Amino acid sequence: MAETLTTTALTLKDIARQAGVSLATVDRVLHNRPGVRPDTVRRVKEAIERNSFQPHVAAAELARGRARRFAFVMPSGPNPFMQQIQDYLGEMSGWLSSRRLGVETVATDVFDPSVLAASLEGLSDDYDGIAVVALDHPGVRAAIDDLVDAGAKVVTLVSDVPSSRRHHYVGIDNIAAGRTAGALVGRLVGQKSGKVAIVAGSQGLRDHAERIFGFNQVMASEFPGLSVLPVLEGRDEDARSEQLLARLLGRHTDIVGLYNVGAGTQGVANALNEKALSDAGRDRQVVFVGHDLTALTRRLLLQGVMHAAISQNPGHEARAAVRVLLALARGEPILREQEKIRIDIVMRDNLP
Amino acid sequence: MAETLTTTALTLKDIARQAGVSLATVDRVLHNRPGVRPDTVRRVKEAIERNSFQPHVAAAELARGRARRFAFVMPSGPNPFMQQIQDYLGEMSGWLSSRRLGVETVATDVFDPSVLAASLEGLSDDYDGIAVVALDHPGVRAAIDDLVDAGAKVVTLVSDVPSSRRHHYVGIDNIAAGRTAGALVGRLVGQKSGKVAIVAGSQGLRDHAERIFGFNQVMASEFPGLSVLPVLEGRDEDARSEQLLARLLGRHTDIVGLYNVGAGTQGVANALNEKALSDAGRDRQVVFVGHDLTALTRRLLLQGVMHAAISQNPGHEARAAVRVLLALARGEPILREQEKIRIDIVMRDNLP
DNA sequence: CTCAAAATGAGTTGCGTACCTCAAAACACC
DNA sequence: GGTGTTTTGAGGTACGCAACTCATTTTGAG
Repeated sequence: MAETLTTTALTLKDIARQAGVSLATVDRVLHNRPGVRPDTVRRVKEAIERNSFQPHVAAAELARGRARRFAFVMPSGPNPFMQQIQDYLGEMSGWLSSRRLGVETVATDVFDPSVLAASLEGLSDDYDGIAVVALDHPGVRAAIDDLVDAGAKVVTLVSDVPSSRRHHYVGIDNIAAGRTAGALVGRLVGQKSGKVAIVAGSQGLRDHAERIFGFNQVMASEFPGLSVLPVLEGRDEDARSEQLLARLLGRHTDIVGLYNVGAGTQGVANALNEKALSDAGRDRQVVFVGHDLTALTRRLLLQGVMHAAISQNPGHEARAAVRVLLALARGEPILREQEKIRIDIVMRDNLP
Repeated sequence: MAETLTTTALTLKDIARQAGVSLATVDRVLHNRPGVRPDTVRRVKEAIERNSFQPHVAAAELARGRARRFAFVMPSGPNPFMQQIQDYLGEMSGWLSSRRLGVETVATDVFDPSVLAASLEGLSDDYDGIAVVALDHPGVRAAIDDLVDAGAKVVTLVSDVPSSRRHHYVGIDNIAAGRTAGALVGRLVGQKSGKVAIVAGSQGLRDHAERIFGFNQVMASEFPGLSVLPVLEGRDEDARSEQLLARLLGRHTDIVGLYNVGAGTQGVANALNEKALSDAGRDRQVVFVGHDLTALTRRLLLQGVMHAAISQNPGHEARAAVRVLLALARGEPILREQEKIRIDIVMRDNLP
């Protein structure tokens, strides 16, 4: 009836006895210290295996004594999503300090490779782990690799640099996000055929490019009745996005769907509202899908202007980054499933 | 540039010095032991506040020494969702044992109130915390309250008993889930009008009833073009669900949407497939929204038979339950945002 | 003022590990 | 067999807190 999943009360002393060696030797094996014959190493490791011994993390943490410091390198400027991540880090302060963890944020211009690389250099002297919102650029990659070489644990946050030797990436799969957006636009448009517009910040940004790629993939393969118009590059600015989109909506009266890849959401909404006014009465509402859950997108969802938002949970992202850095620093395994950032579809009725 | 969120290195000794008392007194205050004048209590608490002192959890855990044991009271029988939760608990075994936590599962008939209550009785002698998939019934409520009175920490899992004194509920908001299902069916049906069918296990089950409630709410207020047919009670059985639904589909040729509230998914899919065959060619596909991500629903989504699944992440649920029980046992605060179980919308293109 | 009760101080022990030192034993090599 | 080197044992200290004992001081009631 009751199935035991875990029962452990063994200590290092027990392992030492079983392996027929002293505590000191077990310690040497456990921490890869030199001066142990290969044969003895094997015996000790076997004893550990046999009992599936796990060092008591609390004891280890206490004995090691050293407080750990992590740095979060984030964009300067008023990006609400990044602000939310920092807010959640603040909310964790109790959790952090009761584990003697120090978390500090370093604001920098993450869009300038040389500035970002410069910010990263030397961080390994002061911090055990670094989480960085990274631009995918050779200079940045080199800076990350340098940190890793210097012994720091590095995770990329939100935006990845897959070619670097970072230990982990905490963020969503942007191609899948784009595919999801495509599926939503296609399904929500329904039977109608027509054109679909895309507004992005820039196709030079890795995450935007990946989202567009995924979006086009789905539109081409599953919704042949919808044709995708060339991407508008609004640079994540409201004014520019509004202007470009308004012009496009004027030229193409048969636009039935819109995918906003990045920010500039207010501008997009303005352009759509103008069109809605001039179309008044006719059933011509454009299906609008965008990213991230902010005060603005929340309002637009409630108003019915926006139909769905693809969101990544900033709280989860912040916590996952800290947990991953901590596990890496301790040499513990990472619960990959737990730390995976999911793509959430948010519509009016499941607004969290 | 660098903003410090946390810096702590204080120990109890420092607090004692600041408050002008001895370590023993601080200890008495911290653990609500008797024999301290109210005024002294205040002084000590102020010193703790002032420094926002947090005891070092590792040290506390080590000093307390006692291993903790948690019980998971789960349905016997082959429920795949519950099986997934147990699987994830198994995957955590390393994490658990390195913290000297024992987790055991107790299988019982959670649908029989007296059997469930009997299983719960006496558990508090052996376990520090209990997670239970609970039926909402007076007998069960009493059993839960008894456990709480006996000093055990209790969380309800997946299904809540809000009237009990359980410390926490780990699971989704089922009314919101139903609302989400309603919004999905309504939006995915698109412009068409017609009828919508509901297949549930039983309206007597709290979670099913809540989901139906939420679903109807949205349909009534937002999709007046769609009329909801009376609920079919398939008892979560494939054969019965198929039979009932097939008959309904025969009687009403204008069914455009279907909400499957519980299990019996294979039966529902069978009935839909039959209809699809007889409707061949005509654009009459029924929008099908259901719950949970299993091997079957995953296949149906990929085949395009099912359009969306509302899912709760069983891994998250298992981990959250353990973390909450641990925090409760340690007297730590619970990170509510972290432990909240989200409602995931899964469509073909964001299948995890 | 006296005396018991209440409050407090001072101290100890132990939790399981990390990290260190020093001496003893085993080994390899000539 | 002697030498030097490598491997191993034994033991200690520290980490911060929980939980306890016992002596001492303070307090309040009579």
